[in-house]
Amino acid sequence: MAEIRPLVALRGAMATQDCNACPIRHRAVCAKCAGAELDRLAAMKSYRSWAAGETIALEGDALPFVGSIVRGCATLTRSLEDGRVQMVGLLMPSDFVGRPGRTTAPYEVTAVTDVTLCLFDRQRFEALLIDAPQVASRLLEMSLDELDAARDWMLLLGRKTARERVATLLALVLRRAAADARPLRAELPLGREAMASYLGLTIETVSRQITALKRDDVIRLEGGGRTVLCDDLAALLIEAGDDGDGEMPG
Amino acid sequence: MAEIRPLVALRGAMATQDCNACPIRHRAVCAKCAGAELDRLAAMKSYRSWAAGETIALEGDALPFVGSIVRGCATLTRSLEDGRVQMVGLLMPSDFVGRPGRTTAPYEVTAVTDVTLCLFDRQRFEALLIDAPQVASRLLEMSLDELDAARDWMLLLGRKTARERVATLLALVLRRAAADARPLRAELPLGREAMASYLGLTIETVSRQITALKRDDVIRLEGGGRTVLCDDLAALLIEAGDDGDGEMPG
DNA sequence: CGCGACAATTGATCCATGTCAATGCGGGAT
DNA sequence: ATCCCGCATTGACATGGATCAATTGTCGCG
Repeated sequence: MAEIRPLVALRGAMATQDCNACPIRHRAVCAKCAGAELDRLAAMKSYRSWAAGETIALEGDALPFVGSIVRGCATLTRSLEDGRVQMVGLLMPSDFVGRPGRTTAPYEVTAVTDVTLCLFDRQRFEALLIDAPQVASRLLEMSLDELDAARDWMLLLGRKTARERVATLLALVLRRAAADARPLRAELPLGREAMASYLGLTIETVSRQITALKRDDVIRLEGGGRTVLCDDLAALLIEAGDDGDGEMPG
Repeated sequence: MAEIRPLVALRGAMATQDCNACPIRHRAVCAKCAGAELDRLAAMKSYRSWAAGETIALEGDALPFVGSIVRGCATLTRSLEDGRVQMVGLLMPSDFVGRPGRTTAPYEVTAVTDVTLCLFDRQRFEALLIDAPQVASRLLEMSLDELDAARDWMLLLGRKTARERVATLLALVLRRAAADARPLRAELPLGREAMASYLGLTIETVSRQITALKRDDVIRLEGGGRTVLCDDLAALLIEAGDDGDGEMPG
């Protein structure tokens, strides 16, 4: 039950079928599409890119499209008036951006790395949803996965210690980035500030906990702290505080 | 943007049309249904009740139905091995329980008050989803509302102080329970323990913060701390730390 | 009316994490 | 090479909330 889920975002996790309407594999929305829907999707799409650090949409901004991430990594954040910020979603390739039926972004969307989005015209996408039940059901499935991931994250934010939080995030990144190689190795897409924002901690605490995990031989670092190595994922998962029965993805 | 959202749960918020397949108004799934779908929904439904405190489903349990809450209040909780518990959802009448396409509950479901559920046979409900796009789209809409609410809650859990958390919850309860009367008055459906579980705090801290809000004349209590009164919702919302621009529901 | 059970409050203390401040490190430009 | 500049690390200290423990309050029941 304590499966470490995909990071919090609308994410097309298990789709096996690539979408040939999009040259780059983003299996998100179109995983279940047949010919006619694929043609319609292809007709309404366009691409756009943002550089690392750029804002894709501000909280409350009009967001005239929906789309999915083709390349790079973006975040959703919500903030309080006095400047406190909490990341509420981390979007990776194949994740969905935007929401059918709503024209404004309820949170700020920011490019962490260089990002390319495959955009669908909102209105035409909504029209497609009405008469393409496969697309709608795929989107529902993705939303529900996303909801489960958000709830896991609520457990982390509400009850886990700083060490557990950091271990959870590192385990997550290691699992997705390097599910095959030994030792596990991953370059962190997020800097310390983004990690802190994600984990509900401060930069300093994240740094200290990473140092502590290194000192305790749970992880190793390379490349100035931007690459994580782990010889014993089980040990890291224990630090993460979840049950040991987490399922390996893929 | 800092609208105080419905509590975290699959909740049919804005539906105006009651579902006449269900005598008691639960507008959740069937808000957009026409005659044929309503008949099918009616054919697959049944009712079941649980007493306050009873467990409806354990984490990992088979959950052979989906349904919606007709009466009462239930919670979703996730927990860590050592017993730490975090509430990840609070379900009120018209909220949806369970997930199409999954047979086990990923979290524990507990009745807070006496609860009555309107149950739909899972398989028949899933079949209905396939050829009733209105139902599927309604469910998608509900899931996305739910996701937004979960993300608001992540902001609370990650960044708000204890006082802000308590104020946020009280504001939420006051808004829904007593949107009309002055002064605002609501009987708390949750005891201190459930509130603490929801807010990522301990019972003692919740109690202290309620006392402090009372001392500072932001709220008043009646009935042994189980009923909250508030003369100045704006003041309470300021304590909650959100933007002042929260929209009033209804 | 008093008793018991349970929930809520209050108090005293501790500790994990935040805060403020200084130092270290690595990569890019010149 | 060297100088920056941004990011990460480390240190010293403050504090909000947790923890442990006791008390009060409320409701139901005899």
